[in-house]
Amino acid sequence: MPESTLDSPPKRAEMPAEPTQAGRFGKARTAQSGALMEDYVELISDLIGSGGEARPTDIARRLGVTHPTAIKTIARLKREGLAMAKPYRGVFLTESGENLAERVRTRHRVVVDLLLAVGVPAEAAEQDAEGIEHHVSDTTLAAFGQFLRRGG
Amino acid sequence: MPESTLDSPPKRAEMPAEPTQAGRFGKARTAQSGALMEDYVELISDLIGSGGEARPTDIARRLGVTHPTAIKTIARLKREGLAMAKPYRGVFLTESGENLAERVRTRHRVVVDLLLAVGVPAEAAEQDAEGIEHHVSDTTLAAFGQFLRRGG
DNA sequence: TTGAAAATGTAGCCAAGGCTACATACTGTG
DNA sequence: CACAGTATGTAGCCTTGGCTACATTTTCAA
Repeated sequence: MPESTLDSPPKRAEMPAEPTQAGRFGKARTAQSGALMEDYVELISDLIGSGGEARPTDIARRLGVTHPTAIKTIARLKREGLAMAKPYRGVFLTESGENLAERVRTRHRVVVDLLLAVGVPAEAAEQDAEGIEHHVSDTTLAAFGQFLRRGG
Repeated sequence: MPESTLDSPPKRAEMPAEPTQAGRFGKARTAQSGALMEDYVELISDLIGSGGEARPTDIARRLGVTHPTAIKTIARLKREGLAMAKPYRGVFLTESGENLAERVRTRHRVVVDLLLAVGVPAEAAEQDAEGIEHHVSDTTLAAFGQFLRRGG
């Protein structure tokens, strides 16, 4: 998500007295946590929007993981207030889950469009966007948007 | 690294009979393993190149982690044949480590330049590139290069 | 030269994200 | 209705990437 959203303060102990040029790495790292959540939330939203139900097995298949993995992650989604689910019933998003899904969807679109705009072949654009999007900050996203409006 | 480099076959079991539109996610995911290695290797190469020594404590500080974390990862680097180190002596890269570092460095530069070229502010470009670069395939990298040569 | 400070290393813990193996609930057809 | 087959869920294990706490080396200055 836009880095601004779910980063809990890492409260590191031995941290460098001089945060000279260090921070960028750690940032990219912690941003990685949550990437998975974003994928789940977006997918659940899609499944519900386009079919009706988001079932763990479908989610697992679509993400290319086994179903226990999906179920475990769905549990985390629930813990974090992004989704709701009762045993053997489908999975649903909470309001904040839906909001997140919408932001993620938008960002994904912009990233893909940007890649296409600079000449990346469609297939690679789709694939790489999946990984890239989770690292695109609000600032960068905004710049992408402007570039697209300007150039397109 | 360019996705082409160190991906071991996942040998998944319950995998979907129909890899219909599934695969992209899994790809982005496994590509994530190795991102850390890339950072370490690049940093070690930088430290050696610009100062002389790559010591665990410096590496840790620069990456914003504690030293045991750095040491553990360095051990993995050794296991995977990317680095060499003897206790209490600095860390060095093997030849394949150096090669990887060079590729990573190049890719990093291209990604940053691309971001700048489409109008991302310098600071955001540097920061986001750190996360993005690990997800840029060879194909996309090539497209970025062309765009820069063309437009620049 | 020696001893304190800094660097390095080790052990053990945690959460996330995977997996397999097994158990349980649901569902739809015969 | 019953039961086979599918979907769900649970348990337990693994690796990565973090951390803290503690132990051991090095190094450098007095």
